[in-house]
Amino acid sequence: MHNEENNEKKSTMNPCEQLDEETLFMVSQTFKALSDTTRIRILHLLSQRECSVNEIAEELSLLQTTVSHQLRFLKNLRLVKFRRAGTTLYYSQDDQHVMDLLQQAIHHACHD
Amino acid sequence: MHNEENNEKKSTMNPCEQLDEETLFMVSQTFKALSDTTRIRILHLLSQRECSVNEIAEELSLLQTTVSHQLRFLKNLRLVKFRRAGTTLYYSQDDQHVMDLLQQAIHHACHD
DNA sequence: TTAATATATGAGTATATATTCATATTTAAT
DNA sequence: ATTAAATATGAATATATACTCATATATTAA
Repeated sequence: MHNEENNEKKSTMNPCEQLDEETLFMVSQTFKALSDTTRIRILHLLSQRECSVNEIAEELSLLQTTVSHQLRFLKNLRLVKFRRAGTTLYYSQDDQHVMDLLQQAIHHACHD
Repeated sequence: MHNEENNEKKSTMNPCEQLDEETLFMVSQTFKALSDTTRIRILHLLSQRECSVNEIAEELSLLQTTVSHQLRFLKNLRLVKFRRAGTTLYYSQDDQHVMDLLQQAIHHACHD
């Protein structure tokens, strides 16, 4: 039996075994962002290309204000960023790691 | 510029570029499971070891009925399974892929 | 069969969330 | 300065969700 060694090695490789309050909250927030179909569609679109608010609304058949509200949500979590061009704001992804999580889940869902 | 080649390669590697209704729903459900702090704590515990309902409740300082309700949620999504031993039900993880998503998010949150 | 233990279930309540409508803000053009 | 276009914001509403209490079910032992 090598329990102590194993535990030691495991905790070296994965120092997140005990979930502190802060980590727990961050993780839940991240997944909450990915748990709504509207936000998933927006993020999935932004994973393919930069879009203005109106472009997102048209492409996904959503109201502009719905898109704006969700973009604010995603922006607060720093999952998206934007650049301004005149009165138009172009949004794009800003967290490759979270986009990877989304892509993995989509891939998994597609193949089951 | 190799855009066409890149696109072709990307769509070969990732055949899930357009999200159908069913995939979208599955993905949102999966992330919804991971978006609640109570469920995260339960899944995180079950990623380490098999536990009875009461063990989970004690370990996480939750009411038994709260744990039962959340386990039902997770069982419906086939994220956990259980075996019976007398009157005791031992729950364990049942979807390694989703556990990987959780572990990645925890790791990411811990290191930012 | 009765009692004890472990777990599940249903109803009620409180909170969170997504969407919509109305309107405000910002930028650029005339 | 006005106007138009793009986006953001706040309030209201409807729905979803998590938790708790009371109670039901299931398994085992006496």
